[in-house]
Amino acid sequence: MTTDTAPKHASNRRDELIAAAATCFDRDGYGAASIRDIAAEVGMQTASIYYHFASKDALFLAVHEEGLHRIMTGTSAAIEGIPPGWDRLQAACTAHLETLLGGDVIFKAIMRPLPAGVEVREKIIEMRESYEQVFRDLVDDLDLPAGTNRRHLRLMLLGAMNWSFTWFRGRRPEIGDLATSIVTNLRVALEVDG
Amino acid sequence: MTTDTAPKHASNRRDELIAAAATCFDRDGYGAASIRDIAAEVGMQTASIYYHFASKDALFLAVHEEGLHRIMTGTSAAIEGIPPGWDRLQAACTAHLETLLGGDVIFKAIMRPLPAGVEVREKIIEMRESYEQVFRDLVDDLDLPAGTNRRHLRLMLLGAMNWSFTWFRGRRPEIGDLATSIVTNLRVALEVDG
DNA sequence: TTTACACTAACGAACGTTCGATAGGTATCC
DNA sequence: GGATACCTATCGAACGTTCGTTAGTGTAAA
Repeated sequence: MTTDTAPKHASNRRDELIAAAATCFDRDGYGAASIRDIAAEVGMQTASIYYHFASKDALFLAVHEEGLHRIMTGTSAAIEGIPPGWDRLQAACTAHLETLLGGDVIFKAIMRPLPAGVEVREKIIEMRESYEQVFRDLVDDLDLPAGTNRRHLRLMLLGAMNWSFTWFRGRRPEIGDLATSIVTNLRVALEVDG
Repeated sequence: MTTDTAPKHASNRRDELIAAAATCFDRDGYGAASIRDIAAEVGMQTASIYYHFASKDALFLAVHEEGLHRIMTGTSAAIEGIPPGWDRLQAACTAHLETLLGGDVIFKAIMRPLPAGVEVREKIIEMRESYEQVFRDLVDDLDLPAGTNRRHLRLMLLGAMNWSFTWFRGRRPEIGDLATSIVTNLRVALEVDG
């Protein structure tokens, strides 16, 4: 049994490949990114990739596993110890945005509309939803005015953040401001003190 | 023989091709969508496409021209006559979302990260910015608390809306609610009465 | 001597694009 | 009104290139 994604002995080249693949998937999209380009990016022969990954699909999945694992870990760590409420949500948004805009292309590569034909589509959607559950919980924990649509609030928040890499060109300092803007714009409206 | 020298022989097949291309670009992304698929979608031979469009790039551009023209026209019409302020912004957001989520794939096809290699990239970016100028004006016209970052507010708004097609699966009735949620969440926070 | 990792070489399929040909329409001139 | 010429829209076939993938081989380390 030679199932892929088997950790075995973590080789550096595997991580290199994931990073290179992320660069190409981000730059060209899944369909237009070629195995040959990815191989060239790490100075490897095309066929050698197939020692590490069973297919282009599997490599695409691995990029998402790596990226989503990292952003999930980072966001979870950032809210640890903060009591439920707006401060906790604010911390999560700041962490999410800093990861997304921090410069590592892997996060831009995974925050895109998924290609239709790809076999691993459902798995990736599942992983994404698992991450978004963090924000679902955060919003559920807020004390909000009666009648507030929490689902819309959560999706609005995620949309505002995830769309940002299509326009964001600034330096790091702006990221914190952006997160603050996004959350406080909502917070002032919806906060229930008492 | 009305106004001659106007070769606007609006052939139906050209519009058909744009619609079919939008379907394929939306489903597969620019790189993975093939000229053959698009041709098959309208029951045409592959080569026949090149009578109407000089290249795949040109077809991609035409899809964006058509889609952006239509969403721009619709949004502009929706805010006509409404005085500057939150009501006007609300109307624009409702129109934008109803167009985006109304079911025509062309709008999903043009609201995506642009592929890198494509030659018409700059032209498309220019057209997009021309449309976003509408929202820039709307936000500039708002009476906001001092210190509010209007740029962040606009990008937050556009992000919340443009990301929605990645998750939206509902029927039309929810669209209006969503637009209302998005705008009022901000409006309550930022409205300056007086 | 086995294992891990990389290589060379090649496969068939699909890609964007170009070509010459053709059937029907329309306007022009004799 | 028949001949001539051009335009429109499509076709089938083919171009050279690139695609994802496979097979088989070499080699340094354990």
